[in-house]
Amino acid sequence: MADAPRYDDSLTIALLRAREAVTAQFRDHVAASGLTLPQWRVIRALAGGTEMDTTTLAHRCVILAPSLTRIIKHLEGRGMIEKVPTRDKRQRVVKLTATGETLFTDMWAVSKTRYAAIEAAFGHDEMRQLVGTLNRLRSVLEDAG
Amino acid sequence: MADAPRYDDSLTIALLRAREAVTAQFRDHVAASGLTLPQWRVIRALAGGTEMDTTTLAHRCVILAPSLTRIIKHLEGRGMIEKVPTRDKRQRVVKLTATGETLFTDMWAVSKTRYAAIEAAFGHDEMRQLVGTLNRLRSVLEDAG
DNA sequence: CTGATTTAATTCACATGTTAAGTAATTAAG
DNA sequence: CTTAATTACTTAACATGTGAATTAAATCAG
Repeated sequence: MADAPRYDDSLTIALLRAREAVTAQFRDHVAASGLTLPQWRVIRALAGGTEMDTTTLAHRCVILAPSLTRIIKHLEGRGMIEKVPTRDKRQRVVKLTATGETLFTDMWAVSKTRYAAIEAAFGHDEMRQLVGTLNRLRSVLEDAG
Repeated sequence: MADAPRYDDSLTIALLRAREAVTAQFRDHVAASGLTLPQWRVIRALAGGTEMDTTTLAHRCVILAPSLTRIIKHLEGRGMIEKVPTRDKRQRVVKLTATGETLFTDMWAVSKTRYAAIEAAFGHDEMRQLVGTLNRLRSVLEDAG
């Protein structure tokens, strides 16, 4: 079986597991506010009065357009975000409401702490290097493919 | 805005994007055989006559139990996998059918090539180091949390 | 100005992620 | 042997991932 797939060495599996481990550090905190992780990414991206169109928002949050449509609908329904008038009537630009900004501020304090805990456990330099390596990998693959 | 979230430096976003870039290298190939990536992970794990129970399979493939239930049902319906009798009637042990093994063999040849292309583009040593770093990150977080 | 093309989002259909609840079989306690 | 506790999965309900088809608005060609 020299040719069988070796899961422990697999990059795809390693990425899946690492992501699983990292998100586990935030999931309970985010869920306590009644949000999912993708919803929280959207709120983070809009924090501080930022206005953004759907396409840019989807790219920043790494969420596909159809998912983002549903998430925006959901968060609008909960009064967290609101539409901003635009010249181009095709575009949908959104921003946080006052309620949304408050929620972000409350959650961000804890979120920063969790992130710092990860850095402390794993090592600040290692963390920076890992993020750099991941971004370089992405860059290489996107240029090639 | 010194305190605003910086997405480019975020570990969670970097992991998402890197995974997106890597899976993009395999998705079209896997889809051409009418499979999704999670389905392909299951077939890979069972390749070579391997028999495995659902719990172990779920862990190896990084798929949650409810998803795996659906995937097994789907792959059984397509004649790719089959149940294996067990002493413990609670357990569900499965293995590939002859059809499933053939599909694996055909796909694995191409899949290896794609993986090799990633290694060539990114660098063999960097790749090994990255997988090691990801696994260490996971280990640190699982021990802490 | 009119029709073809392109662009931005949405909608659809189906697969998976995620948590909680439920079911059946095994094990353990008495 | 009987029942409570545990284990291995499954089901249910809802959110997101994913690719294809639609809709509406802006732009472009003539």
